[in-house]
Amino acid sequence: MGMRDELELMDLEGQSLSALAPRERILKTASDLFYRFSIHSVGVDRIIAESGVAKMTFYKHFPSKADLIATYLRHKSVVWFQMLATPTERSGLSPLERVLAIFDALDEPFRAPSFRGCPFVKGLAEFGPDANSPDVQAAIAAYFNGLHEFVASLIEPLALSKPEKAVVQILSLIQGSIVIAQTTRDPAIAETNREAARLLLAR
Amino acid sequence: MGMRDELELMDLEGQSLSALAPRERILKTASDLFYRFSIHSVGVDRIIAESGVAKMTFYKHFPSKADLIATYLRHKSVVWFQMLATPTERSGLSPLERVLAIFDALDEPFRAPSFRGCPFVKGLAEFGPDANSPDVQAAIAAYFNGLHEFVASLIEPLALSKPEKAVVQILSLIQGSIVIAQTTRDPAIAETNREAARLLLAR
DNA sequence: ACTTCTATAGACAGACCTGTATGTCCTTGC
DNA sequence: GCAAGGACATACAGGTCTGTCTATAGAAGT
Repeated sequence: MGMRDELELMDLEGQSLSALAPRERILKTASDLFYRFSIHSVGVDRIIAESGVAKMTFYKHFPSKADLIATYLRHKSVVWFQMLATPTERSGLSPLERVLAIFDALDEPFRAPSFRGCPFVKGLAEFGPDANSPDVQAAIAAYFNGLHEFVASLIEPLALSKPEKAVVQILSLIQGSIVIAQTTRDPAIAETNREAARLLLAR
Repeated sequence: MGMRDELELMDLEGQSLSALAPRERILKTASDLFYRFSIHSVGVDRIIAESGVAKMTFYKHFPSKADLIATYLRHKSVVWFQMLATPTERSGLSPLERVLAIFDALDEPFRAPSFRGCPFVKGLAEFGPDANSPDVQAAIAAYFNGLHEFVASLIEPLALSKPEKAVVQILSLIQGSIVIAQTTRDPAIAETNREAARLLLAR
């Protein structure tokens, strides 16, 4: 019995990556690398090496890199929607507070050292309208459409005179705060834009 | 580097490609391709072919692709600052109107079919903190710092109680509107966010 | 006429990319 | 005990990437 067996057994006990099934190991590794660096600058060889998987196994689970990218974006979409929606669903919140809760949700990721901005803005930067990757582009569009509808559903109970205008303004504040959180060190950005949102909706 | 390069670059905005000197032909071709597609997905071979230049000529003017990328971003920086600043400098504007004029400046590019978002957000998506391209990263950081200072200089005459907070909010609205302009078809986004900015600054 | 500068044309090197092919090992179910 | 399938390791194909090299043609200056 080789040394590899012992290492596998040791890794199995605590560590996150090795405990996962190959498919999840690949996806988690790719997700971290794509988000930290960019999609185009991370090759499948690196993903395969760092996830400790064989090339054949990789291509069995993901027939092409484009498949993996689309899966990565759909996965991130679920994670981000959960992150954004959870604080809005607490009981006892007023309709206005539910909208503002989105900015509470952003506060924690903004402070995380691993924060690298919006995965879908980054995705759009690499797979824009001129790209030729329908699956990837569809995954990105689905996120933005979903976010638009989500914000609209929170704005609607406020019964504003021009709700769609407020939706666009809140969406801009959300996406803008994500960009500015990247480019400044101000830890109060989420709170600052929460106040801005409150001012905008108090009409 | 000097101001001379930047002024030369600005002159080439309207000219036809074949009338330009090789260096400007390369830069204009690269600028179009980098912005339309992305930086990593456009190789130097394509830039060389489409600019109708020899490979040696390319590498004489730009010792590496990273040099070209940094030059591209510095060029775009000059263009974008001019675009954003010009409407704010009209005579007869009140301090508040000067801030809001930024959103007037955004209206035209938002409607242009070739609009593909903020070149620096896109640049940051491909050359973030974990990248190893100091020149490129410096060019991106210079834009964001410059924009921050520019907005701060427009906010300062308003004599608000918390000017830095307003700066961050306006910056978020600017960057957010650029993102949302990409992902929706609403042609009124600039105006909608101009109104949001007015509300925020009128407290 | 002779040198020099600039640009063109294209072969070439070496690295990296995605994706395939060929086997071997190891676990699991029966 | 043993077959089947999942995962491993590795070599390789075919292409693209950045960057270097040689050779040539034309224009400008001396």
